[in-house]
Amino acid sequence: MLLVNQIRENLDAVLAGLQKRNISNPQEILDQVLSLDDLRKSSQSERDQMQAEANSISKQIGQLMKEGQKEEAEKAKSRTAEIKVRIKELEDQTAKAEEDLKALLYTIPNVPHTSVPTGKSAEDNEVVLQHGEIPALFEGKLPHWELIKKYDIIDFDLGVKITGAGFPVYKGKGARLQRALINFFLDEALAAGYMEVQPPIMVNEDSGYGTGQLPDKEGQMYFASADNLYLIPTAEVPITNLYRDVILNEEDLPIKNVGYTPCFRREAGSWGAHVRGLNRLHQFDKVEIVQITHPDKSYETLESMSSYVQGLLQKLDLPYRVLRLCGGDMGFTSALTYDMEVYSAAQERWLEVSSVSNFETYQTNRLKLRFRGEDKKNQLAHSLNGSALALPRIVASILENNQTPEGIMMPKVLHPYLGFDRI
RNA sequence: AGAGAGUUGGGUGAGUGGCUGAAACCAGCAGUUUGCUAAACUGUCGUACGGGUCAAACCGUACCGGGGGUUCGAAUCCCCCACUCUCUGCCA
Repeated sequence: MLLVNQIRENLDAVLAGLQKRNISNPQEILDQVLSLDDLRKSSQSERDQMQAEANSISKQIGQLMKEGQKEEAEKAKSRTAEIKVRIKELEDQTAKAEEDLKALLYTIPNVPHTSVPTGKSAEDNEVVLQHGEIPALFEGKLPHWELIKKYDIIDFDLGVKITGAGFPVYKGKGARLQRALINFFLDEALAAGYMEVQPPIMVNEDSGYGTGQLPDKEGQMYFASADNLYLIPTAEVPITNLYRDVILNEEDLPIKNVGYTPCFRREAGSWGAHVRGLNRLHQFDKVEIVQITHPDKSYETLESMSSYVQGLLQKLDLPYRVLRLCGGDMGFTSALTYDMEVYSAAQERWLEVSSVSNFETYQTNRLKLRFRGEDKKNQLAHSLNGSALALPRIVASILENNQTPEGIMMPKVLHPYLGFDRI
């Protein structure tokens, strides 16, 4: 969430940012934040003064008791009684102000970076670049949901039988392609200096709040009520939360982690015709990269993460484009997001396969993820993450783009991982 | 799942209701000594909020798993919850 001081000191910039988010009454919201914060400060300050007085009287009482001056002590006790009533009032007032402030801050999205285009929807995203040839396919090309049946490599019906819609079963070369991609992505990340982690794929409530899935996107996650645990929608949640409540040394930055996990998304109410096949699933595999950086380095890092992801797509020989998301399409917690989309030749559509974002201090504020600077002061680090990559749409695109009458040709970089060169 | 024990600062670990934000030791940081290394010695060494300052120093308050209670006063007493460990059971 945003820092109150950040709002206070950059009121105009924050206001402009929230307008870019198409929020209806930002001025009103920010005024409310500041007045709640003022109330919080003044009531706590008064409480502290009263408490200081009470503490000092208590000490005197102790002294008086020791000296056997019982009457004096009793007199002092009655004075603290009055103070305590007032303290209670002030504490309630402070707690209320804090609670209201927090609830309000939870509803405010991150302030977009100045380079974020204005706009309302995906239509308004800016195409930064496009790379690779869009393949001209032969007559009779098939969308991937036909291809997987033809070659019997991914089975949706079987998934329905054992679980439900959106939980496909990968079989034979389909399963091996999944495994090859995961290993390829992990190896590439290792070579780029990331440390591999295998986090739990269920997380507690604190973790959900830490990265911003809660309270905003409660319905997105599967929830195991018996144990109060959420299935992760992305490895971003457990990996970033590794550093919750941590004070790093400046020389430890940047932290670079990569992890492969299955991801689970309920996607309630967003099922439709354009999400056939692998385009949208309840369970899918993803390799995620996460970085924790010095605030001065985060945008440089964002660019390098974007280049890194593009490098993967180039190695897989998939045509792609890079979008800079507009204010209306960007995630709640992000300050700047690049989406990478691959072209899926039979569907004749661009499919999002990666989203690389800089959250600045939005997450680290909630996480209390700080580092000790050279001046020995603690300050919030910046957090970033990106998919590198999400598997299903990569698979869809590989299958569709590389289909030939002789079978589906696998990208060269995967051959050593696959043990075969075509399906 | 049953029984028991426990949760204190970066770590180990003291702590009798007021003198404890918290002993001691280790690690860390700064310095002294010193051919080098090692060792020794001295000092320093939590976080947050508020005030204060150009910035510090400094001052107030809170925090000893979380929440509530008793008390003039709680790390210390009481209640609830969470978690950890040990034994038993189950199990990849």
